[in-house]
Amino acid sequence: MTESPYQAIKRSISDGIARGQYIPGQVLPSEHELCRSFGVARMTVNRAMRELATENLVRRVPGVGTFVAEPMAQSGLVEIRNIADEIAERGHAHRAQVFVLEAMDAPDSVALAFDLPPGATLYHSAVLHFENDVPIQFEDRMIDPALAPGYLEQDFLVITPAQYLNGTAPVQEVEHVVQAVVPEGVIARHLALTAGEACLLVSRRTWSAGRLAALTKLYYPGNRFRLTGRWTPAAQR
Amino acid sequence: MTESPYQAIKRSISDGIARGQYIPGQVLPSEHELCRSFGVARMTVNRAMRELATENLVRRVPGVGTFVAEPMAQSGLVEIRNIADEIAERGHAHRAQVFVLEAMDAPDSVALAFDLPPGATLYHSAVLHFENDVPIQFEDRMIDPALAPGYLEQDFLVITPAQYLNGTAPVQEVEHVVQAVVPEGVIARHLALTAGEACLLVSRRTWSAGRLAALTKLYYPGNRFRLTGRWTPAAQR
DNA sequence: AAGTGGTCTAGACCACTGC
DNA sequence: CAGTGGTCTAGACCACTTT
Repeated sequence: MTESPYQAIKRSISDGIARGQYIPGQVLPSEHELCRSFGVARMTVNRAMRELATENLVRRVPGVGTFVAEPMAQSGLVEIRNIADEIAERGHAHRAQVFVLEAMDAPDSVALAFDLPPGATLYHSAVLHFENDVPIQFEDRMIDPALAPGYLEQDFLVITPAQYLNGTAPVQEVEHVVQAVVPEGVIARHLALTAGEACLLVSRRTWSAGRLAALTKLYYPGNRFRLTGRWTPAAQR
Repeated sequence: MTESPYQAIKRSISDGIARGQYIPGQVLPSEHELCRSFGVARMTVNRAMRELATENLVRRVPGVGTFVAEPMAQSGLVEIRNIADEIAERGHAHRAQVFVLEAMDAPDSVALAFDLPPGATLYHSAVLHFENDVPIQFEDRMIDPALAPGYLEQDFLVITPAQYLNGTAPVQEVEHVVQAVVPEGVIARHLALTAGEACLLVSRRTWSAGRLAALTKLYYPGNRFRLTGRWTPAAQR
């Protein structure tokens, strides 16, 4: 089973975008040029490019040209995505800055949530994630040391907390609570918010091995980020 | 601007499915027959049917034919919750106030989203929901009249728009986009927001019978509302 | 063998944008 | 004006399934 010409054209373009040979906003070769370089009829090129457009990989402007689409910042509502992967999928650069990585005595209310005795020790981290050097997520985590003993030794510039935890404490259940807040102080400064700008606050509780494993607060700048979820009740095919 | 032939063919078929003239599993006319009945070339019919296939409205089997796709089994995990039910579950009183209930000419961008010709008529409603007399949700909907013909005759003080739509246009697919915004003007006043208070904005697109059925914007006051979701890997995909 | 969809060709006309 | 994408035509060949 070999590849048909229009599929080859699609793959050629999408590979070029994935590899960064074509960058967002850049003009792609016109249909006429692609006809010549691939040696096919224009209808064949047209189908390839039209499908890339419906997949939101490129944007077509009649009379002007075809451009590499700007990827949008968005993440799954229900899935537990890793922010670094999401950013990588958009073809952007991820960078992290670690503000806190420590063991701390849990406040009573937090210890209670973890079903631990008051004054128990928890691990605590605060990491800011950048997409192309723009702050996009501030994450604050409290973690049960029993489920992630090596947490404090991780280098969160290389691996994200979510990646590490996925490896050591496989997720059994997750609860998300999404709120809109206008944050103050440190968080507003870290996310480079203008005064009065709104944030999405995702509070996540993760269970592993039947126990609460982590309490996470994720802050996203409201105007730079969208949470999306899509459901198809019918799984066809 | 009028409708192009391939769009007319798509519309004809999807209308037939929406109206029940074609039932799930039924064979549709072959490309050759459609060429004759519409008086167009086969490539034109092919494009129309191919797009219907990628929209999961029909299923094509090479060498056999094209069939109306089997619709979804009812959801379970996909809860499109009804605000009145949610409030009732909390043991509180629900009340609604209808601000707009009208037929209107769709702006071009909206008509495009619905895959309708520019200037097409859509139904539009704006309803404010109260929980124990505190405003908790402002909903603004645009609806395809073909999928909810009796929409304007409903009494949304008794039944919610979501309830009515669930009955007439069973949901095939839903997309949610959640953002944090600081609204102004009418919406801020309706939700009785203090200055600079944040809102959750849930933009929902609902598909039924293979067509976009409704565009809904749901505004929730940030300090009075939380979106929650719970997830277990076993239930996922 | 007859019918189906999958794909391709080599033209064509159009509306649009930029110069 | 020349260039772009949007759409359409009237054929064609192929692999496949059904009879």
